[in-house]
Amino acid sequence: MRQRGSHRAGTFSAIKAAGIRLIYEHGYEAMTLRMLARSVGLESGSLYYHIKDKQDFLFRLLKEIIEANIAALDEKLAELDDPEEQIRAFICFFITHQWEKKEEAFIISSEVRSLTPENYQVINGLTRSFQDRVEEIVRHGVARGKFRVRNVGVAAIAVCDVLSGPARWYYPKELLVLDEMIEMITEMVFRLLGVPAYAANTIPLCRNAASSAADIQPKAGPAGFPARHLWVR
Amino acid sequence: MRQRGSHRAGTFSAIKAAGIRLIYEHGYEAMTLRMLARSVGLESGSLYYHIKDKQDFLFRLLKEIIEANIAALDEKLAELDDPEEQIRAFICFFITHQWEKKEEAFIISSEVRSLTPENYQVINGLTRSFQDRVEEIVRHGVARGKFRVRNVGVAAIAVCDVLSGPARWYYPKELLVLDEMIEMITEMVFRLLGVPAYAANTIPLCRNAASSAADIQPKAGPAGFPARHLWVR
Amino acid sequence: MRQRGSHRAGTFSAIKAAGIRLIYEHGYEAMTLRMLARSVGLESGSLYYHIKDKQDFLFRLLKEIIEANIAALDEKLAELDDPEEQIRAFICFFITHQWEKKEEAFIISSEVRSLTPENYQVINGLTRSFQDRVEEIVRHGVARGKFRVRNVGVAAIAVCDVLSGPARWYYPKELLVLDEMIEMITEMVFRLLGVPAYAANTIPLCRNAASSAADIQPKAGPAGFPARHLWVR
Amino acid sequence: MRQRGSHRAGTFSAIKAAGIRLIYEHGYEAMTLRMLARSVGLESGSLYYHIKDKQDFLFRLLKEIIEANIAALDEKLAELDDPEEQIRAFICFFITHQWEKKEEAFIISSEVRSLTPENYQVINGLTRSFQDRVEEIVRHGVARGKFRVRNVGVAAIAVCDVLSGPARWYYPKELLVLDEMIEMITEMVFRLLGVPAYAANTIPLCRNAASSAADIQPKAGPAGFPARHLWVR
DNA sequence: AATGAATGAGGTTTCATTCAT
DNA sequence: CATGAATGAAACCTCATTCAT
Repeated sequence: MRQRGSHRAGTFSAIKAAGIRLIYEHGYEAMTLRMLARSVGLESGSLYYHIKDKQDFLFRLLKEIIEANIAALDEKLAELDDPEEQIRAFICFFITHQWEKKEEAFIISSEVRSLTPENYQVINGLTRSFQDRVEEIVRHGVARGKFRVRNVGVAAIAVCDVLSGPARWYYPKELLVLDEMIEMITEMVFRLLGVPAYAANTIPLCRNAASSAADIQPKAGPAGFPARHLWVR
Repeated sequence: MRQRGSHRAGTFSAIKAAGIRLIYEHGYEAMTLRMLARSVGLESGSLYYHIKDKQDFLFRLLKEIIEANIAALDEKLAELDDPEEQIRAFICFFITHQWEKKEEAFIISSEVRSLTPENYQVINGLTRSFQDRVEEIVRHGVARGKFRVRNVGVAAIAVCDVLSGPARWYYPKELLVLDEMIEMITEMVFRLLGVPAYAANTIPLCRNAASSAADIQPKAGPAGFPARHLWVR
Repeated sequence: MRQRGSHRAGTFSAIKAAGIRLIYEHGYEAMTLRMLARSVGLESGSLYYHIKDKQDFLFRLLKEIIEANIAALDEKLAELDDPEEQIRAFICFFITHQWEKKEEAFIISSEVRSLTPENYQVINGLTRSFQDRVEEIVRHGVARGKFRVRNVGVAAIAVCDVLSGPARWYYPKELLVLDEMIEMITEMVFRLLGVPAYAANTIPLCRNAASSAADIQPKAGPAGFPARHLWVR
Repeated sequence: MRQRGSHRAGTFSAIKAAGIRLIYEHGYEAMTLRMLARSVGLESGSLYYHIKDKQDFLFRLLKEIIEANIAALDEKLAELDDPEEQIRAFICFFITHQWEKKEEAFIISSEVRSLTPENYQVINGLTRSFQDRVEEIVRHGVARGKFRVRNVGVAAIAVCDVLSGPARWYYPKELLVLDEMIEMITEMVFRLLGVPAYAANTIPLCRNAASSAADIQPKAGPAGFPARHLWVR
């Protein structure tokens, strides 16, 4: 039972937070509105004072998350002009964000398929901004002779793929702290983009390379259930 | 309408093929057994002559696909010893496969979340083989001084991320033919792995780098519907 | 058609009443939830606001009926000490109850087979109380030299068999009014239990013994259908 | 898989035997034709070479059982004229039959409710013969001054109720061997019928009456499942 | 006779959604 | 705002029955 005095805004925030967690754990289709309602102390009928319907809820959730991300990213990139610095900032933001808001990062990539065509178009438009920004940076870097790639579009995709890995994989936090992660990914991305300084002069990090691989394990989800979103390729 | 007494094997193959397509388009949860049955000309109850239940169908589908992949991959790798050649073979196999069997490639990574815990464990075990093979190759290459990476596990993941991109992105086929694609990805992967020869001596391919980016567009799905599985990050 | 928002308790009572009637007429397996819902003016899905599932509904129905019976019986027996009086009270209660609540009396003995093993155990436990009470009384009577039987358990069963006959047979009400019925059964039971006073000094009741037999006929059930639960041995 | 050479008659017998067992264990509604077919080594479609349909199968099963019973009974009663002897013979036949063919005895009383109205009428007609025979004997005995009852019809029913008890109760065979059982029931029935000689001069059988009651226990059915037909009043 | 593949009706159950209270 | 009771569509699944082979 909700406490008295919970205002519309507060309840809605709680619903969104619960929605993110539940969609992350079960997927949009498998999450029922009863589950959602119960986890904020409401009956399912009462949800309709806060959301229009299930689809609209997903749409707004994804939209808000992505818009916030774009705003945050643009703030980081705002005063940088050098492509290398921009890529660094981009990687730092991206990886950190996935580290901190794993659920959000996961659902915005996995639940688009559940949008209606119209809603999909809107979200897709927003989401292209990220892709566009990377392309822009890469093109910029190529133009200045800092990066060397065969195809800007394909390279941008590859960069995004590497960056979004952590949303799909679990890295054991004890082994790989955030800073190391960013460092490793930065190196790989710069290499991939053909930045000469990073070419082949790596010193293996911390421990023997052969052993750490085995440490990357899927983490169990709630209630002994495997976290359902593990990328298992 | 299908005849009484038609052949089991044929019908089951049709069901599997339709299942792959429908899961690819709508997702497992959103695909109904009515849809599946209708698309092979059966009533929904008739499916149960061929499948145990919906969950079991997904399980067998994923299992068969992955086992076939593993077998095909092992055949390709069988007689190669040099890590560089192995990576090349791996990339070639992987990208070609995604090009040719996009649907299969997509669902084995996206529908694992819909498996029951027990089935998930089985599929997860199989699927780790792929990851393990890449790690093995990378470790091998590092040992021979051919690759230079900070962390074998993380590098293997990055390689897999780059390779599996095409399962999530649409590359316009007119622009990027398969061979070019393989070449570009191979180069990026070798760079990422620190192979000296690939470091920074790229000659841009065919056309002007700035324009090709715009060509990478989502493709429309069936019936004017956007293909719902686009990776939209 | 039932209104939205009508009262829970009332609806559930209606469902139970309809359930008793339908199970009595068709049997639990043959009663569909659609039938049950329709007969209280609901859609079948709406039942699930009141019941957990079909099995659970049967379980609660039987449990409630039996518990009410036990409570009612114990009230009747409460202040009696003499075994003869107790048997009289028992017979009176039992026969009257079957006369008034034929459906309930029938289903608690005929539908146990449809319970899951766990539910069966619970109901069986409750239901043994009745049997136990009869045994107790008989044993008590034997100890005081009022009854003479070869085997208490077997006699108790025979008594129960005679008593529960009316739940399986139709006695034409015009012929045999309740009080006569009780009297006749009481006499037979006391004879069966070896009470000397009842041994062989019967005066035939009211009418000629030869003719009344033909009066015992199956009664037609609803819609010209024979009541399906007639005991037909 | 059936052996070669199984003839129509043999297969049909096997189906009937399996049907009796399965209906006894699960009930007619809960027995599926697949179960029935499998338990005689057939596929369900093949049953239709031997039965018309499920309802007709039940009908013929019950009919055959009852007709055989009537024939057997009439043979026993054929040369007896004394009502006391006839009752004795009846009891002996009835109890022995239930002891030996428990399944048959059970289903002919419990599955009538699953017959269509038309089939029910037929079976009901047959089954009345038993009841009629008891009434005839009782009336005969009353006329000769051997029995004394208030109402022939009610007494006949009570006798039948006592007799059919063993089809619903489990008597532990170790404790109560068939002969003892018959003896006890005969005594109770004669008492109930007012035969002076049996009135109140019983000597408790074998063991102390107070203890044997507890020995009458429900027996577990197949696979740890409680035998589903236990009479649990 | 037997089988395997199919039908089609219908069963139980779930769930987004509505609305009187 | 919130709830509890309801709808109604549709989901998964079962099963008696049919029929080409």
